[in-house]
Amino acid sequence: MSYHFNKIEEKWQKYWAKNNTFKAQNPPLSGEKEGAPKYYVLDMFPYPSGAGLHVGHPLGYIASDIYARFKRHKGFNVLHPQGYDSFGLPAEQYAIQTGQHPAVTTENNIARYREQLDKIGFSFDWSREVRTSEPDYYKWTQWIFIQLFESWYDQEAEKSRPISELVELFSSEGNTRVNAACDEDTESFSADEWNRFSADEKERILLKYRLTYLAEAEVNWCPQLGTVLANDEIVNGVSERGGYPVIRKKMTQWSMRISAFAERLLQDLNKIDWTESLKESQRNWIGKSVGAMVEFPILSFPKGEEKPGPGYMTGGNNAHLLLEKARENRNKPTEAEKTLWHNLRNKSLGYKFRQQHLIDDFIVDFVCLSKRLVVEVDGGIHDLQVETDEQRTKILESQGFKVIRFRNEELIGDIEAVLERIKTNLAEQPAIREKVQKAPPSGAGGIKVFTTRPDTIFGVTFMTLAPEHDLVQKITTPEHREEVEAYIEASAKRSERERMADVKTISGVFTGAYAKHPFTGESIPVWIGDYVLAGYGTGAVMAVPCGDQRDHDFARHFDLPITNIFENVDVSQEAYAGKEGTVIANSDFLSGLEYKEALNKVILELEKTGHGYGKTNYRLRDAVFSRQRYWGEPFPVYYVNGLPKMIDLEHLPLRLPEVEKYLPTETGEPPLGNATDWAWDTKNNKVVSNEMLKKVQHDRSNRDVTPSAVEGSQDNGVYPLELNTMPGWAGSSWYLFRYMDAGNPDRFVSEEAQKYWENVDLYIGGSEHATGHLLYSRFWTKFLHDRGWLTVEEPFKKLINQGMILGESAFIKRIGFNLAKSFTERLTKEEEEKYGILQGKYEIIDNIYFSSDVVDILKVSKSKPETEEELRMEETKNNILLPFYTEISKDIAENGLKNKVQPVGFFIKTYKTHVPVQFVLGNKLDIENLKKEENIYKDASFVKNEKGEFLVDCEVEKMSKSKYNVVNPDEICKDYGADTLRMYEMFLGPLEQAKPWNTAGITGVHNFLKKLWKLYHDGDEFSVSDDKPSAESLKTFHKTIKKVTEDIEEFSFNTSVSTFMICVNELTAQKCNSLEILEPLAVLIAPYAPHIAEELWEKLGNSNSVSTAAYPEYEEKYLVESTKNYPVSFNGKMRFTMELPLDLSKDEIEKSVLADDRTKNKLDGSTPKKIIVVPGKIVNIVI
RNA sequence: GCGGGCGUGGUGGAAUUGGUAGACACGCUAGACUUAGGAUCUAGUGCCGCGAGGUGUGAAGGUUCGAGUCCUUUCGCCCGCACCA
Repeated sequence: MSYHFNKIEEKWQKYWAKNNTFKAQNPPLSGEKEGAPKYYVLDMFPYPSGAGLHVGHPLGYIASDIYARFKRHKGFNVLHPQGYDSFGLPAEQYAIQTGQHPAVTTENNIARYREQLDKIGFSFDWSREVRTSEPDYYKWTQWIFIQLFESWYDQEAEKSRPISELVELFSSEGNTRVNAACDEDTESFSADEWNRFSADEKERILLKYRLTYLAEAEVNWCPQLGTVLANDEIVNGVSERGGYPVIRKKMTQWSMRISAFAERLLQDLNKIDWTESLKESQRNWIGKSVGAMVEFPILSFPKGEEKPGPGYMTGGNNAHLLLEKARENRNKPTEAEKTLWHNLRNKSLGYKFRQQHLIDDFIVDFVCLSKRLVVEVDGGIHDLQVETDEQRTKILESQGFKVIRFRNEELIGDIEAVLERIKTNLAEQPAIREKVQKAPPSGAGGIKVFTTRPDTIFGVTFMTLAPEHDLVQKITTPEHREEVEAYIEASAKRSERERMADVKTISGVFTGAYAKHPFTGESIPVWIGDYVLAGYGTGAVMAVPCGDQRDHDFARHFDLPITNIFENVDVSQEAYAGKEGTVIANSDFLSGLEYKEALNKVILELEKTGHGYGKTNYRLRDAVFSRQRYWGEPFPVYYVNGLPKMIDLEHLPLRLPEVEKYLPTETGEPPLGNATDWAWDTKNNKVVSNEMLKKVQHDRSNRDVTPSAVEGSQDNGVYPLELNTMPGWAGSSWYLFRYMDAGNPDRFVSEEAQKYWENVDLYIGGSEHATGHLLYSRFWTKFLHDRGWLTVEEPFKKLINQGMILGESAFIKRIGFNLAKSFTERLTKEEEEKYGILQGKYEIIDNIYFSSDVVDILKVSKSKPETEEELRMEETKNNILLPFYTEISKDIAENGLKNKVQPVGFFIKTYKTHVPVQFVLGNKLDIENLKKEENIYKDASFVKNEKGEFLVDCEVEKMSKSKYNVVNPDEICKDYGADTLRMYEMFLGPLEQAKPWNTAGITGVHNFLKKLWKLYHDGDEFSVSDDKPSAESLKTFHKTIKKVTEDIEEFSFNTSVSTFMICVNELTAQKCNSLEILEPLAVLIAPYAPHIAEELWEKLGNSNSVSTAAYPEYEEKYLVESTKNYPVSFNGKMRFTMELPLDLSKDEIEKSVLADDRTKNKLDGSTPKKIIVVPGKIVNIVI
């Protein structure tokens, strides 16, 4: 009986579906699964595109499926679900073109995907399928959004907390001491002020703290797509999708405060098992850099007003800097400080303590304000401050504070004693009322810069601001205004792309303003230049031409001074960016110091003088969360008085409205602006018609106009809904948790289910999501963890990126020719013009294609054919081309061209076109079928080579419809079977590596499966014997178990397929037919080729699915050998092998080797210098 | 420029702690069989050489009894980030 894979595969796919074979159990576990450990294997769910799957898509799914099946055999309760990331652009674009509702397109595409997936025999638990575009799913996406809105980030505790707690803090102490992630422009206020604010004012302030917030921000606007894009959706300055240009634009948008999580996202990379390259991508994206924030006071103001005196920047003005410094310190406490804080916080000793608190010009480590007790810890990272400590104490005491000090060792050594002393002091101090200290507004009067090289501060010779910098308008002097305005306008016009493409052109203008060097007091000119990015750091740089190449270039271009502050380094030609091993010079108190010393010293000095502080900066920006699209999750948001309000959970999901057109409205609103029913009735909690809105609200762009502001209007409780939708990554950021408890109507995932499944043990998908999906998903997981909805902080424990499968494109060639006067001479331009032909252009011969080797012959053009071979080639060329030439020359016969120019030669150019790969076998084209199936080639002629073949050119490219190189897995399944496809995809090479697909090679794997089938059959009959297997077969089999198991565990699927091949080859040679081997062999191979394994398993007399069988155990005893075939090398080169018993001692081995004739022959009478014997391994003789 | 990764036959790729380089497969060559097929089987196949033998993992050097593997230098390719201060 031969191997009828189609029948077998259909049979088992039906069986699995009918019996729910791969359904994962949620706790409490019962039956066979009782007590089984869990394992969660997840694939990145696909976006169901209209093109369907090609053979590249299932690669990762096959790998994860093999692993999932393997884990089931090993006794795990395996969760292996699949679903669809079904919101997205293509369905919407299709809707715009055809009017077909995206939901319909999506549904159709999903059906096709499912059909294709089912044919490959995956062991997905489809009962848990999720679709991000289903209201039951996006209800919870909306819910998570609301939770983000209802949360703020406590940087002290490093976690997200409910916004209600922040409100409480504000009303008791204002915002000056709260260390929360917030907008940069947040102003400080006291508790009294807060309590006096109106409800709307409070809301506006809270928006600056919420983890998702509405703010006017510079966004990446893509006019062609009509939407904003997140940073990770832009590649090289153009949109990732479509490649359209992107410009900067100010818009009010929802954003996600992911920047608050930067440090955690960075640190926790160390906890997860991802590839180094991927972690590196994330690290790059987060872009942490450590340095200092420095403020340069502005010296000269326009109109000559406010001429600042020498004491312009005084202590009082620096308070905001110190406050920021205090925040920094709180974020990186020393071990000792942590320990102490742990014991002081939350009124542990009966009184409220504060950490890193600002008192006048000092930051103290801990203070109990009500008892006026300061607790200082010496040593650790703040030990540079030691010299000023005495002075501090004096000043603090003069203000009525008592200061007690501890050393690190005391804290770590005996915390109890320390606490005891603090308690005693607390008891002794009289209680007073806390005094609220108000910080001055941030950014008062200076240019703040971030620098990673504060040690080079004495090398500053000018400053540069980004053209968009806020201060530019304020500081530009009248004489320079015109020039500055012109420059700003010019640089605003340049798209991001242009700016990037042209990094070499140096441009900038002087503002006329000067800043004051914080240490030397010198005046420093302030310039603007577009090499400074508004979006990074503060949008301003202190320019150190001697230490930074860009600053150097700028200085040289505008003839600005270049001060050298490095000892023994020449900076006249280029900047010196090295750090280690250089000594700073010309730098006052930094002179003579090396990089590290100088860095520490200057930061200390900056902090002491209040001109700056040590600071860590991140490149990671908050993520824009609004998209001007239809096919996405609607925001559960309506607006009252221009302020966003959330719809209660019980009224979710807020369903997408129907619209007539999927394009933006005429007034430029997002597509949802076309909806006629898109207003929220807060009294009845439902979506109602826009008619219900007050007139003034119809203009939704005018969010700030309140109904009450319009005379005569009354608030009927109906408000406009948000018109934007969420981006693609919203739904995919948490889907892994939904699978754990899909369909739960009460929670996004139940506590029990999440606690049991925890997070994903193995995640497989493409590397294109390195900075998008994977970062956002980590962010949401951390957030949900902080707020107590998840027990885990990371979504994916282990992650593997499968490599892309590339397609082999085939090209067929046409030629264009240009005739020549002789073998070496072309027609001149003049001649071509005169005769009115060809015009220097190559005349393409349409509809005639040439076998690629024929073209190669045609192309050869010798200056003058000398050999007969060359002459023959030229003749061939003429013979082929002359008819076309004659054809063309008819038209020009009147010009008498023929008489004047003899077409003795042709210059040839080839033109290649993609030809569908399904008509190519190897590199030969199946012309007949091509003509039959592809209309455009119906009447084409094909010029074959001498052997009568038509050869194509092949090239490896990404698989895509437009390149006609897509290989459809359905076709492969039909022709070779799913098991063959699965094994072949694995056999192609290492999972993570990109590799070209080559259908021709599939026969090797297919033949292997046939051989496997044959092992269980005698002729046409199924036949397996009860005979004991031979020792040899047992050895073969156990060797295979060992290797395959190791390989699966290391995700080295390609080598395990080889191992199976070797095993079956050997068993076949051994004529092994024994049940004792063939039965467990079927289990061993089941993860790879499940259909054939099930069929054989059933034929062996089993009634349940092979997937329930235990994985075969490898036994060492079958592999024990008594002899070893020793390789004998001379000077490290292997010459021959020698069979020797394994129990021989070193000396005995040496003796036997030396006694061998081949050794004697090699030695040729001489004595070996040295003999190395590694028992069980090798013998090496040194001559 | 910075960071990560990779260079092995005609092709995809194997090679454990440094221990027989090229497993397995495609392709190719020759042969067998045959109611001609995209079938099956046998043998061969890194390169040079009839052979003995020599040579060989991008290149050069080093460590070692022994290097595809470790170290140094260098060349090439791929990926990520990028006027990031």
